[in-house]
Amino acid sequence: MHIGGARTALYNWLAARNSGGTFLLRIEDTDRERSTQENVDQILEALEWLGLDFDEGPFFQHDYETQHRAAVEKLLADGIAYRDSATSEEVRSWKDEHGADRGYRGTPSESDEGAIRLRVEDEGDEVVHDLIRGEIRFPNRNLDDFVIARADGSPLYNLAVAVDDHEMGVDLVIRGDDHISNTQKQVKVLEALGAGIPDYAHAPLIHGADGRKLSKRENAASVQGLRDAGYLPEAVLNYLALLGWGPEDDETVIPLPELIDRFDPKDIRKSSAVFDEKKLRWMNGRYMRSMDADEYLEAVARYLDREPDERLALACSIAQEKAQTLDEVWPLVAFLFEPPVDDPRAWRKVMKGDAATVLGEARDALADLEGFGVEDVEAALDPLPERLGIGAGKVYQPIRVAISGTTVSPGIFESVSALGKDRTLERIDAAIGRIGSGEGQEP
RNA sequence: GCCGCUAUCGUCUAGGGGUUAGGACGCCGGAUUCUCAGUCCGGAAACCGGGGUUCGAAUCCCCGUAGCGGUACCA
Repeated sequence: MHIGGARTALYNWLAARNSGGTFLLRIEDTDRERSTQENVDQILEALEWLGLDFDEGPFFQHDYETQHRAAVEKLLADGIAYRDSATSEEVRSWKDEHGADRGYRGTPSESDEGAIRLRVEDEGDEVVHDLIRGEIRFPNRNLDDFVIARADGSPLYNLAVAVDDHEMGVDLVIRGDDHISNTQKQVKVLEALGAGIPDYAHAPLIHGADGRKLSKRENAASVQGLRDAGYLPEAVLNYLALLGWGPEDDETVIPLPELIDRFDPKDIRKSSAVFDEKKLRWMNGRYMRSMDADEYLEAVARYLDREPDERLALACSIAQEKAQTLDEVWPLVAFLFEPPVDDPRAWRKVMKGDAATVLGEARDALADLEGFGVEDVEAALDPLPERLGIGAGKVYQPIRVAISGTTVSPGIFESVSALGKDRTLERIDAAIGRIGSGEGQEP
């Protein structure tokens, strides 16, 4: 599901939750063939992951086809709609003849051939009331007698939407502003049917960094892509809510309950926004760090598809303050589950000079320990730099590379403690041996 | 072409007739001398252009310009 659609869903959901209304999930597709199961499943999957539960639905527009056809019949019978046998070429040449600012006016045909059009007046304006933009005026003169149903009687989008908004009792429509010009048509259908007009709120579109429409190819452009990249649904929701809507006080990290409380469709921004993954990352980090241990473990386990056992819990406890996304957790703690990675660059950079001596000292300090908690390890290693008369980095980096293979890991005391005494000593010994053999040294 | 929407730091935005134009992300610098990250402190960085209205305009109005959307027997 595209993040633009997800944000629209979120705004509708927030508005419903905020006002005690109902959140309807409607799949807007009049064509049964087009709303493939795959697309629908994707939408449902995305909404479930985000936690946007709908009260009713999903509805499909083709579920309402009977009502759509009845509405068309009624408009035909009332003389507001008519059959027009003109082909699209004929319509085009009519427009060439009458000027580009003149909406097409057809002639009712005697036969029951041809598309069904809604008659549009020449005078006056259609005024659409938008919660965000106020009154939007469309001169009737510019609007075609638009097609509401195909020659075979099957309904078209603008008819269908209007009819089922009415049938479903929709009183607030929040959607993308690419629908602004459709709204005048839907309002005309509703008026012709003698139905009430819902409130409309058109939210701006989300664009990519290049200012153009966000491509569906971009991984980050879909909810599933964000999930797979290791973002939390809470952070995505928070970020999306703020992309086009902002509270007066500039608060940026707003948990969902507060979001519901503060959301008002009137405050949605008018101009389009650019999706900025860097800010999402930052926000995701905030949410990652604020989770309690159980939540964190559960989220990580689900993401990695592992058992949330004690080892993983331990790993989580040392990674939590560092990882910005779920995706970053594993590289930080993999050394607890697997042998150290082989990173020649890290090795060359750190395992030089008197690294072997330092490792030997560290080994001896750790070998005597009874307990192996973080405090025990710290008490053993902390005096080393001073005793050896070298910088702390010269002591800790070799240990880090010895146990993890890389120069980047969680805190050294935490890492050593989590790895456990046996494996730590084993890996330090192996590293000393490898240095002694000259392997990995500069030529 | 025609119709419509929009325009504040690079990005998300707050504000809105008289402000040092505020915050957040990112960026740069400093601190926390175990890496990375985090955290804290500091810095650079904006009202699209032109006309009005007004004592005063980034703010209101008009005109440009640009971006976006629509202009289907698509949705």
